[in-house]
Amino acid sequence: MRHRLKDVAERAGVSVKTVSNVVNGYVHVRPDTRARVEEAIAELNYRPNLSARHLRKGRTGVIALAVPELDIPYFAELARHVVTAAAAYGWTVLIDQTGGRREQERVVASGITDHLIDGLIFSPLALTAEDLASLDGTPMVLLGERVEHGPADRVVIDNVTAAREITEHLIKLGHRRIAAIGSQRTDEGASARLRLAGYTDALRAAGLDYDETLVAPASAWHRADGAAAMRALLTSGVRPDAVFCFNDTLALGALRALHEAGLRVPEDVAVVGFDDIEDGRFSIPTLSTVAPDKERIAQLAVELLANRLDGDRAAPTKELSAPYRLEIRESTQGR
Amino acid sequence: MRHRLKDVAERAGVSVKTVSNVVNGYVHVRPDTRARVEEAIAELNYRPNLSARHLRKGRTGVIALAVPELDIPYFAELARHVVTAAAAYGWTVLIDQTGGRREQERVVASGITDHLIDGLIFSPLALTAEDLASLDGTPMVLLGERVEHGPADRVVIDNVTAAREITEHLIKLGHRRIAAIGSQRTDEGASARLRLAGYTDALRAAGLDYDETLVAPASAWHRADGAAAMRALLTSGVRPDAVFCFNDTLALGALRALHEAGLRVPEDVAVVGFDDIEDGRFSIPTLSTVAPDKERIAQLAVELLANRLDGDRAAPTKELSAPYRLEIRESTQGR
DNA sequence: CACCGTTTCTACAACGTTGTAGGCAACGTT
DNA sequence: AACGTTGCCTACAACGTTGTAGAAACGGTG
Repeated sequence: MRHRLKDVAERAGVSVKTVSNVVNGYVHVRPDTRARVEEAIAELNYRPNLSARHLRKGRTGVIALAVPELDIPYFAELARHVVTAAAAYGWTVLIDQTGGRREQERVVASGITDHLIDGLIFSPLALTAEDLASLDGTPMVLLGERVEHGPADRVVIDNVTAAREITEHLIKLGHRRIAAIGSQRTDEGASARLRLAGYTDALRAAGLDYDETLVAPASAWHRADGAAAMRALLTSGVRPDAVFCFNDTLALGALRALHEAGLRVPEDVAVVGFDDIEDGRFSIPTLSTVAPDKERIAQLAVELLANRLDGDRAAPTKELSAPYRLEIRESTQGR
Repeated sequence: MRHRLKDVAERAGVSVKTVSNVVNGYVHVRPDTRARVEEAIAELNYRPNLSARHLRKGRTGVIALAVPELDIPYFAELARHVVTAAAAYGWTVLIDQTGGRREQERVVASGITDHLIDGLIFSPLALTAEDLASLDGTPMVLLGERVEHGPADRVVIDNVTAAREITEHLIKLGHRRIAAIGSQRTDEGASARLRLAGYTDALRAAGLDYDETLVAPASAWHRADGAAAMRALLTSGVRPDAVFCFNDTLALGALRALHEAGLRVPEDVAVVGFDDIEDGRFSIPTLSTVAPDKERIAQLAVELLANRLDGDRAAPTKELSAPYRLEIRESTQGR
């Protein structure tokens, strides 16, 4: 039931190549021939075989976006923007979930997607620069700062400055015992390290002591981890008057734990997050946060990939920075 | 820098086909030949060209999942389960966002994905049975009930009964003026219609009047729509003592609007949702909801697709039902 | 009218893979 | 010694597409 160029050609009484020319918009085809071919195409409901086209042309028109987890809203929102940005280039986006596991990330980066996609936009959690260096070929754009001085183009935001600014916001409101939730071992998360650096920068600049007991680790950054970390802080006896959570889902979990402990936000404890996911605009209270320009991040990533595909693949790697802004909402207001 | 079977063959001193046989695990290859070939494969870091393989075999090993929006958490969570379930069959999942727009859905269902994927798991919003009937070939499994008596296998949950049960839960708690948020024109959303039917069934069975002014429409089912619908209900003067929102994001928006109006949940107004997304387990208050077994839905969908691919493509279409349960949390408790 | 450039179309080969058919040894059986 | 069987391997063709080369028809120019 599926037709090929040959079927269309026979029906229209022309050669296979002429049909191919019509399909590809080649100019030198007589109008009446073109019409006949188009009619045959319509009658047979012909659509080209992308695998064959790819085999011949070396391009698939498909790029992949690999993220740790789709049900972390930040990545889902980012995915939507990447799909939109890629559409402008006529690309379809294959979305891949790595689970943040190094093995799976390696497979995605090098294996399964091979020869099926033209390029890859990759948000790695566990992958090392070495893993990436061992890859041949497939053009790639990295998101975030897990892999430094990597062998690929990258889009980042200035995590350190953003984290400093949101912490300064808390300090300006009069908070003095500011906790941080989401720290990780250095080899796990570069984002965590950078955001922690911004946090300590702000404290230092304001003449506040860095108190290690106020910093709570969180290996994953889900709501449950944020709630657990907040509970741990509260039961440990330290009484913060504000909390900087390294992402919004952690913050939403923290809000929940504070609520369960009978503490009011922001009156008793102010809370800020990072990412500006949609939930934070409707949570109770709404969440103050750092809002990276996800649309811009997606655009830049797609653009870098396009340049790499069309241009010099051996050109030196580029690193572009996307803007962000502070989004101040109820969880820090009214004090 | 990318090698082909031919390169491996030359290096190992065998024919191209022998390398192919090694790659595909064909039994009749002498151990030492096999070893030589494998060594060459490793040295050249050879990986097969999937497009060529597909062209030859007619299979890609890729299936697509098309959903309206990834940043609706329900779909993101579902996507994760589908990816997991598909992995058991060695399939990669290409995730596609349709935006719920009919044109885009048609494109996805028939066009771009063509010849690139073996099959499609599809959660349509706007597509009609006609649109689907016009498709040739690609095996497909539908999720949800937008397209009835469609030309494809389908996985559903019993929306009517589930909606009735969650409404009965509210009635049992003593609520008498139960609002509904999320109704839609019949041609837009079958889920809306079925959930509304379950709601009215429950009212009727309890001898409660159906009050049209208590039913608020919502064309999309996002948080913002839920908040707007709730505000509209409140300002219209009707004073519900409970609200059944047709999905969780609507409910989270409604929670927000109630909070802004100074009403307590569940003391003043009880709220229930539908979908059991993760947000609802951490919201303030946590959200009572209908919890469809998303893992099972994904499994069934993948299974149906596998059967369709391996078996008789002309066999009569099947419809499977996935289980659900009520998840009672704070937004209806304590009354 | 001979010539040349342009337009329109076609035949062929190639992209990298695998199914089919078959060849050649080596072995066991008669 | 002749024969069939099995194990191992190779040559060839084909999947559906498009780039290249070139043929045929056409129009304009000297």
